[in-house]
Amino acid sequence: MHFMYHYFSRFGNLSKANMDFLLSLIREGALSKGEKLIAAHQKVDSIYCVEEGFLHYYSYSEFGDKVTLNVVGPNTCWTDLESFYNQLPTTGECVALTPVKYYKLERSDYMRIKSENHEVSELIHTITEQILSAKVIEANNRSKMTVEERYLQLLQNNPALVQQVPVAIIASLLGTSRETLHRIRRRLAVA
Amino acid sequence: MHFMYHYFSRFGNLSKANMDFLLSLIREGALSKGEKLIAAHQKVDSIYCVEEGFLHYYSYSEFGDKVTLNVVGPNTCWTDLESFYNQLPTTGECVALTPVKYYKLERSDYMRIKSENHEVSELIHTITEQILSAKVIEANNRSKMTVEERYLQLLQNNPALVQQVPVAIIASLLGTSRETLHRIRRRLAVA
DNA sequence: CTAAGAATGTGTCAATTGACACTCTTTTTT
DNA sequence: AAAAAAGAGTGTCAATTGACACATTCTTAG
Repeated sequence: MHFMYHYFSRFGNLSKANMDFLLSLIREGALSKGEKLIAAHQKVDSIYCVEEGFLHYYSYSEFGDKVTLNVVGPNTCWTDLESFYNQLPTTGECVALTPVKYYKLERSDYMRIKSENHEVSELIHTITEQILSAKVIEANNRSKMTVEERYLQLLQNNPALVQQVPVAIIASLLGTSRETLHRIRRRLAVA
Repeated sequence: MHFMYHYFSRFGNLSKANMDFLLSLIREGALSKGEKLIAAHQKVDSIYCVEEGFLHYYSYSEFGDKVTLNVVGPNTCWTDLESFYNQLPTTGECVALTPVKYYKLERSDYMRIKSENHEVSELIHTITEQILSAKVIEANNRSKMTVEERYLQLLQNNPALVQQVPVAIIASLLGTSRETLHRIRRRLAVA
């Protein structure tokens, strides 16, 4: 359980007893390429944290084509907030783009921490707040950038993703067509 | 202090003593049209909650034109998360588009609550989590919508904003030019 | 190891957008 | 009340984009 210990430690310190308690609630899992973590209309009742590989989280548009909501890589957590908080079925799906190794915290255990253990609960609050506020800031910045700027930022922040994830999915993540993304890459390759 | 009492009550209940404690830390303020709440390079050391009027929160692009980050109306809170959490100067400005009546919670008092009072601290956590997660979900949805869909959504969710805020600022908020927004409105007016 | 199916690269074309250059109207300021 | 400034509406044009139609790799399953 090395990996999640390091993950949690980035956000603050816990007593040995509390860290052991928290880690005891973490479950391990793996997916092979193409396998679904969450199928449409399931409830998302865990928070997932990826150690290796990439997950593709998408929903379907009114005409049946996939709309990428996120691509989740190593050291990143994923859940569907609406489904997790309100115990509703999700409209999206989450599929392994590569072999994936992950850890998860189930909702029942998350609730148990919240009500039972103050120190751990505070750490989880801190993590949640930091992740969410970073996402808000990032989304705000990104909404004012051109597709090319978004691509360059992605390339800088997450080169492994750009290498391992199909162009069509990256295009969908950036909110453009695969042809336009291709033109951008061609232009950048010349320069 | 009616207004903030109602605002907080939407998110959960507090004992009378704790609600009084929380409300005692809220300060009142007002701006006339055109007045700056925050100037560039200031620190944003409060969380603001608007009771009446509209605030324009924007930064400047590399070529000196204003880029709208948000327009904040009644019953909505605003702060610059990066500046508030990390006590950094903001790059943006926040100006009253109309006469504004607001309430604020200063950072020092926010910190005091966090360390001193558990019940109030929990409520603030809940509010923060709900606001942030709603923003993340909204930003995700919006990033996959066309400008016209975003405009229609804004019109439905916030008709007062559309009536009272200049078209050029709404266009900038939607991430388009004022001409394109004008074409959209013309099209919708015909139909 | 080969055949089928994914994924990627590329050109054409119609539709949309942003920038510009004005005009007209409304709101402030003096 | 007149002048100035700010906001809103509109047409033209060049640039960008998405959709389509193929050609060309790359992968993967039989």
